[in-house]
Amino acid sequence: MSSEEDQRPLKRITSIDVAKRAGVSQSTVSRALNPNSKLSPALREKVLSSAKELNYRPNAIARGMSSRNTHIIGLTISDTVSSYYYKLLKLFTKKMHEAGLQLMLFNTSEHADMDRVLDRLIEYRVDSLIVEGVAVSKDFIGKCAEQEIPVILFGRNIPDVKAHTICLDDVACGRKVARLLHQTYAESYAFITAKEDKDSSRNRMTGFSDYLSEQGIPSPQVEGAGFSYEEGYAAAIRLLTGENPPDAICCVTDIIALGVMDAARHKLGLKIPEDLSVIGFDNIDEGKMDAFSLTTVSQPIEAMVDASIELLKAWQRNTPTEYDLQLFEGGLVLRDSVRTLKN
Amino acid sequence: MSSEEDQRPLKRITSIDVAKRAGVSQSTVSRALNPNSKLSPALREKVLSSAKELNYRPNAIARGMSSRNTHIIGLTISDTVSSYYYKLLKLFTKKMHEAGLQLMLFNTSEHADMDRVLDRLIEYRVDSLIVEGVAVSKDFIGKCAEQEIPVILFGRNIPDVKAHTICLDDVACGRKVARLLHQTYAESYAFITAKEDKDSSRNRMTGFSDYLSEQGIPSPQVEGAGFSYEEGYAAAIRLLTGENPPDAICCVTDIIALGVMDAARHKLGLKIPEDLSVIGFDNIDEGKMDAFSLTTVSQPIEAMVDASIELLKAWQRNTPTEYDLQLFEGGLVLRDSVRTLKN
DNA sequence: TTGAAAGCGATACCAT
DNA sequence: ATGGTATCGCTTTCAA
Repeated sequence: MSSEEDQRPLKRITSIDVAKRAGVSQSTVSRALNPNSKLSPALREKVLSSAKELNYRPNAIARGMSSRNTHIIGLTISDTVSSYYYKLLKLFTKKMHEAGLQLMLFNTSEHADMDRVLDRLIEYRVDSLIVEGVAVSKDFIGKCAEQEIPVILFGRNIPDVKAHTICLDDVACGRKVARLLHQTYAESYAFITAKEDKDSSRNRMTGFSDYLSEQGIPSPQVEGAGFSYEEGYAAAIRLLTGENPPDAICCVTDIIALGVMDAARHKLGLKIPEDLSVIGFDNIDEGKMDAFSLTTVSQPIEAMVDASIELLKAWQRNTPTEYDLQLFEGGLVLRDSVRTLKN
Repeated sequence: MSSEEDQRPLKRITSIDVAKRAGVSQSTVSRALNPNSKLSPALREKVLSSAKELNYRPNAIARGMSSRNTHIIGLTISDTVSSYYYKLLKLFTKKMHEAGLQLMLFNTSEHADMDRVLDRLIEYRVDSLIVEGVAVSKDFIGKCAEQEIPVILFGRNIPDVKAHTICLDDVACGRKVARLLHQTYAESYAFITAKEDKDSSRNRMTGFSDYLSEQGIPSPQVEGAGFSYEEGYAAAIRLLTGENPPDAICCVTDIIALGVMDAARHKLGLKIPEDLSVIGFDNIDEGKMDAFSLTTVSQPIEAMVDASIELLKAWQRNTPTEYDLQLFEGGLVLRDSVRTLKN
């Protein structure tokens, strides 16, 4: 629009500029901007209006340095590609914005050097860290704790971990799923678990198996797969072409379940749910599609994210010492990949 | 493990500690860590080893403050939920790590207050900004430019925007798609575009229509949809139950195409590709699934991300003045949602 | 080449 | 309640 070219870097307004304009000290400007600081309403008003006139934006980096509180929250991003994680990220970003926090991403893809990730976390002085997915070891979390980086373990339940855990009640959900399958005439059960994950996956399977054994039903066949469509696909073929093909498969994750459904239908020519019931976990968007209409267990992710944010906000003041475990109830989402209920 | 509780906050090692240990000045430590600074190899060696012994991690926040270079790259996260964006995010995070940059997320969901987003961008002194998706207006990008935040517009081509654009050659891809459909016996064409996007979508459609008109084929019917499965679904129903149902539909996005396929098959009982050819853009993972096997146009996202990183690295030193446009060639991914080629 | 000292832009402690 | 000043941990002149 304008024909002038900006030669020199634009000078950013600082709190000193605001102080001069308002005729107060620079410390007063700082106080005016911080709601917790006491200041006469009149002065605060004055400072705030000068700040607005000058279009002043405080320097969060400088604030972080002097207050030792960056308001930056780290989040590790895992390898599992699914719209579920994007949704989570979006939710976190949005709610953090509202809470005055900023999300910074850290790469933890397979074979990533976790020590370097820790270095980065420290270098950027993240106030806390959210760990989602399975890309992260208990050992790594322990190192974070040593470095006094409080961590929230999201969506995965590792026993005795030095982190606050926010997770689905996996055992209870496993039971629910088994009950549903049992109520819908399943005869031979299988469970596809995730090789990478010994915790939440195991809990889901535990609930699943426990319910079955309580009903006097033989233990389910178990297959291991990675968290992917392709591995679910392959696992399904192993199960369904094996000696004792199941007529009900519970998958530890929706993305695996989609692979199972496609293998069953398009590779093996089975009908779902007539020949095979399939059920997953997470309630990802893809499962809603007509092509799948996957019955699944939904996570109350909004409530889980809210709980995380509350925790982060609490941590902003006082460093945490004891870690807690918050379990959330999952809900059955009935669609068409499981035979209909007995009435 | 250990029974001692940490009472006081752990003291972080600073460059002064390293300086003392190495018996040099603090400025020398700074130089030793910065490869561009000149320093006798012997001294550098000495400093580096002391740093390692003390397990020193430089404070990126302090560095950002004094050097006015935070190495933080902002990225706006849009509303469109798709595994494609997660994949992109993962790639960016990984490659930025390698380049010594950190990704910070900014929320630009619908009806977000973009002025507040800009404030945050400035407050955290991001070195540059990557804008992906459609959540961002030309006006907003202009404001960023005013604030001297260099921006990369990724995956969308807005004319005369004050940003460096990294994008698919949408027009050329549109032509390719039209040609494929034409070669595979299509008779009546439709194009489903995105209402929110007047730029890349239009270019894709332009290429598509141009090819058809060059072949003397009547213009395609055009439907508008949002970037979602559901809207694609609805648009397909409108088209296919209309007066002149097409036998080939090009969708501006894969996610829309999946909705179209499901509507055609599960709602209207059509066979794909026998009754209807469907083609999309982006090559998202979901399209690979057997349930869809969607023919599509793939973006060379790795090359596009690499190009972005190169740009960011170049920008780290010298502020950019002129903006450029980098177009990337898309490739046809032939699967089963389009009738087979004439031999 | 290296060291000393001056910022960077806030917060926080100590006075008043 | 407000102002003055030290401080956070670096980078970057400026001297030597």
